[in-house]
Amino acid sequence: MAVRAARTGRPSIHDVASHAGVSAATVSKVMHGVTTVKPDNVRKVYAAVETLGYRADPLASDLRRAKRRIIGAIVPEFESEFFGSMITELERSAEQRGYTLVATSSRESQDRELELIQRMQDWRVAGVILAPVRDEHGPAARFMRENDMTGVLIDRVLADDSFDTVSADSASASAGVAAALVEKGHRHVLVIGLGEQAATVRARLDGFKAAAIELAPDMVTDIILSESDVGPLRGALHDYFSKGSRPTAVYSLFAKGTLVALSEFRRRGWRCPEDISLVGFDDAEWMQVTWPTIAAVVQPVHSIAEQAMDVLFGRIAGYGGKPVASLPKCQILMRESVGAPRHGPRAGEDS
Amino acid sequence: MAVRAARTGRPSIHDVASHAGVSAATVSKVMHGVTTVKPDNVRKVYAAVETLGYRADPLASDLRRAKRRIIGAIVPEFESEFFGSMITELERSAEQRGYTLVATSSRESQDRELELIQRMQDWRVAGVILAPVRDEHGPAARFMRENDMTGVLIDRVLADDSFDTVSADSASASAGVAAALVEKGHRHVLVIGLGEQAATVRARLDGFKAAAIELAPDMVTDIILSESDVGPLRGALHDYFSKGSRPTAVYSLFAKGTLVALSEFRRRGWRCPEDISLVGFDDAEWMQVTWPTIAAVVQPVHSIAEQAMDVLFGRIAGYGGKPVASLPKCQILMRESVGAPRHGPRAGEDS
DNA sequence: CAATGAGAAAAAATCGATTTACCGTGTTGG
DNA sequence: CCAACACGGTAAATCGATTTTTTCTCATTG
Repeated sequence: MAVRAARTGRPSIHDVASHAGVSAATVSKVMHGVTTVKPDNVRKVYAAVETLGYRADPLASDLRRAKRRIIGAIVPEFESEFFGSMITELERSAEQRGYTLVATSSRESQDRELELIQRMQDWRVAGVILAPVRDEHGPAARFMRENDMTGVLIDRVLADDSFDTVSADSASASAGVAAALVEKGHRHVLVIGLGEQAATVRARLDGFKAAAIELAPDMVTDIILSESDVGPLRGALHDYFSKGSRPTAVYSLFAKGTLVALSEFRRRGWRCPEDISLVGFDDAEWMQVTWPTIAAVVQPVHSIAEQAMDVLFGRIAGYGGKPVASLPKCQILMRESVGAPRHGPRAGEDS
Repeated sequence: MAVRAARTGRPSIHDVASHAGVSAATVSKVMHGVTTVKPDNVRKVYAAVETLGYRADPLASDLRRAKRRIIGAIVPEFESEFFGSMITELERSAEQRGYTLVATSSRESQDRELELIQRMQDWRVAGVILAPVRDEHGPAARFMRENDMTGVLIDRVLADDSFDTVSADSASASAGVAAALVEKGHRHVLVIGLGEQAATVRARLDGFKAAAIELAPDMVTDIILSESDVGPLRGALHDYFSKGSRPTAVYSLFAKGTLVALSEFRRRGWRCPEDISLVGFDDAEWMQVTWPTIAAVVQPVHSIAEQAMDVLFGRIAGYGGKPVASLPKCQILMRESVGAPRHGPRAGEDS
């Protein structure tokens, strides 16, 4: 008779072994489908597993293993739809390959990001998916490089020659936005962004400007880049309008900026798109049910996650070769918040 | 000279030990601040730790330990602001106590929820925070009870005599909504909800009805409860209005319902709040920047997380006693989407 | 002076798996 | 006929920590 371990209350592999009258090694083999075990023993082991309700302890098994079956994920925040669904996709993909995803949030802090990547190394995870706070040159990324951890950088990154990267093709998406705005007749657009997200913000900006000038040489593009937080951006946006600037459209390079812009419109009593048009990076569920529906650039979350995991597991499997840079395409949803410009929003009001 | 382990490339406690000229046990003691180590050895150990860059492997240390310093969390989805910030708070709280939070999503599936809770037990986590898909009677909760895992149920749960529970006081919040609507002059309200979230939906519904009848005996409350998914709700809502029902306000008992209602309004070209008022459970960032701003019941995410973790760690520390049920209060933000009713929305249009 | 005890550290057991080394037995080939 | 080899298994080593047990060294005491 097997005796269940007293300490944890759960049967160990040795309990199964003695119950089945074989050694622990044999049990391990059966559990892994090794074919060199006599059918009779296989049956006995399965029977013992069944009656004892045995399930392997992943910690113990990973300890002995060279590579742990854990993938770490670090994202800047859990609160947004974008990173929420990103984690969902990453989790799904990891589990599909028999790994466990441990998701953490850097809370938009580079210090914390560094701590987290270190903790990931403490855990000796098989690989890491890092969505850096700022870009591929942050402290966490450096740590990864110095300790050559296997990992893939996503989202706020550009192609890099020491990391595999996957991020939405924001440049071409921005070009698409520019094309759409030009086509509607806009010739004066304000672009807002967060400066600290240097990597992608520049790509998005350049993509927009290049396409705009190409398609409409007379296009005027104003730019407001706030350094770190949305607070300053809010202020800068307010000042910008208060000085009398009257673009016919606003293009926000990141999700929160869209909210900031909307909030500023509301404060001034401007109607969208009658008084001013709006497009933003990142789609959200609410954008298609409010008045007006908000035009948005939809990032290919599923593709980003899938490709990142593909590359990551390739590296885990030992595949060498140069870093790859993947740029899945975005989709642009031109909704009601974008219209043809009038002569400009009525001027004169100020708060 | 100490030799770094060849396999992982990282120094183990034995490397530190031999480098410092002491035993592994002594290193362990120093790392845990045990005071019975000679100052001289303490110094040597610290020096070795420093030069080797030693950091303990949490898996190895947890394996030996009775209780692992891991807290499992299971939520129905990662995509919403509510659960996103819930995870953020839980993670913060766990780390503050030296534990690691492993967050997972049941993706609104009870089957998966069961799988996840089993996996948590495989990991032998110290405790679990479970936000069940439906209520405290699901398969995951049963599994927890049967294997007496230590854990706390949150959000979609009522007080229970076999579990500690923490959830927003939806009944009193609903009463507050009723009071506000009555005060504005509403006498015909439609309440929409998801039937499968039996636990809290009933509490929210009853809280509303009781307060409504108490404050305005002539109040007419219509109710649409969809079984499982938002799809059927969308249809039911459409049918309801198509039959000519004209409540002056809609109260949605859950976040997605608010979007569904808005979307139906939009489809019919109804203005909010001129034609119909709207309040919903759960606040979101966008609700205060759109037209109109959407009134919402704000759940005390921080309190829920904090209280749940307090109770959980109490249990982990071995505190016995009866299950506790915590009901932190909600806040009601009455915004522009709620106005005084006219004679009712203009009738006659139908899609 | 031998016995006792305290203090500190080393040695060994442990956690629960995987992996390696080795051991019979029977078969095959040179 | 004996070495080589495949087969099926088991014992033991291992992963990297913690915890228990043992050992050793002094200092104290009857």
